[in-house]
Amino acid sequence: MPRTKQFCEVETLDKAVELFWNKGFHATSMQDLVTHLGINRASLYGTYGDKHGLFQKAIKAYTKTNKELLKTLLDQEEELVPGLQKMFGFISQTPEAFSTSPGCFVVNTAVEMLPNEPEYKPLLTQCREEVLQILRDFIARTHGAENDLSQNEIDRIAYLTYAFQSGLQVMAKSENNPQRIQALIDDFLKAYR
Amino acid sequence: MPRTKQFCEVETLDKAVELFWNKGFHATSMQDLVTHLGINRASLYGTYGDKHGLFQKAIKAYTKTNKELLKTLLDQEEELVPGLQKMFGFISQTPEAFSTSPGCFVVNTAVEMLPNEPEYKPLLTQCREEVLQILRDFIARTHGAENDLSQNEIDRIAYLTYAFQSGLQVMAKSENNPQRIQALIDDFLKAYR
DNA sequence: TTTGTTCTGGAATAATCGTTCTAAAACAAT
DNA sequence: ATTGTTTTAGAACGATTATTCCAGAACAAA
Repeated sequence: MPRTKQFCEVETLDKAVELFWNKGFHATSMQDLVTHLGINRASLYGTYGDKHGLFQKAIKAYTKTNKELLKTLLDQEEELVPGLQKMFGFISQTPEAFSTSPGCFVVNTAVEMLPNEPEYKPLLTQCREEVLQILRDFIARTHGAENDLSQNEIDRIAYLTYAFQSGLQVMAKSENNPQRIQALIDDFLKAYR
Repeated sequence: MPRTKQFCEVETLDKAVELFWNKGFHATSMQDLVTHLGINRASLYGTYGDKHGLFQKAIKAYTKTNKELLKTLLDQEEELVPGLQKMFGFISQTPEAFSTSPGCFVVNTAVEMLPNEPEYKPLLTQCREEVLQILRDFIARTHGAENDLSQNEIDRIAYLTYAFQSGLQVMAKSENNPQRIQALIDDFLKAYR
């Protein structure tokens, strides 16, 4: 009976991710979304709910693809430091893009929404933990047995790595000199040599 | 001839800092400011200009007091690691406040405004560099001569420290467990022992 | 062909946005 | 006391905000 949807729910959500990722929640208007998503206003509300609902779906979609990318990347690596280098390189490897990069959507949202809109905290915490788990698995596989690390030690290395990655994303936004970012990555990784 | 200002320009600006720092640029309305600053709307525009003008004055005022606080704190310290511990401790030392803390105003603004409003980049870069200079001076004094570090090595240590501090601020926003933040600080500082 | 749902474009809503303005009161200097 | 500026409170501005609603066309299944 029902008329089928004339747009791909996933593809259209990806466009919302793009917009929110670049401009943040508050600076993105529903009119922006209607314009860029290419679907009708009513379809937007009907499919994704209100602005906060759409935004949260966008964060989840971003984290899903981000996790898949990260997992694919790290699964190819057998050694800790080269793997982390590749991961951090996502930012600095494209020199013309690194200073105009929107950074990490989850980091951006944590900074924008916390602590003033605490209802976002559980979602953001969960996104962080999911990425942390991938990092833990990678560290355990490449560095854990070899160096006889406890689970707690692995946890802490993963957490430190994630924290550095967060700082790196922030620095890259206001830093014009790509070499400074590359030196930063090198200096951080020195601790693991 | 002129009637004198009925409010303290500096004190009132501090209230604007407080508001912008907690809520960010976009989520703070002029009405919020009129209400919290306790001065008339016309006085607000007449004294500080429009919203962007006021916001930039707020960032400068924040950085000024922040630099003074940091300098006072580090001038009392004669050793590198204890000094950095004290600096990082500003976040984790108050356990009930750390998760509801607004973080660093400059970091928050860089994440909120870049790369989409690039006119903020010079100001944010300058604020970062001013704090970096204090860090460089501290590192040179406590660790430079002793370990025969070159200026470039000092620069890189300062930059890494600032980047970690940025990541720390972000992590503290979405992390409920203060112990995890303390462990993070400890792990970072291990590299300097 | 009928029925049910979703589509489309756009109007309508009520609220809020940043900003400007009006008009009168307050105050400091001449 | 006059003059000049800033104060105050609040109205007014046009634009934009998020959201809802409408009417009709499009399409898929019964």
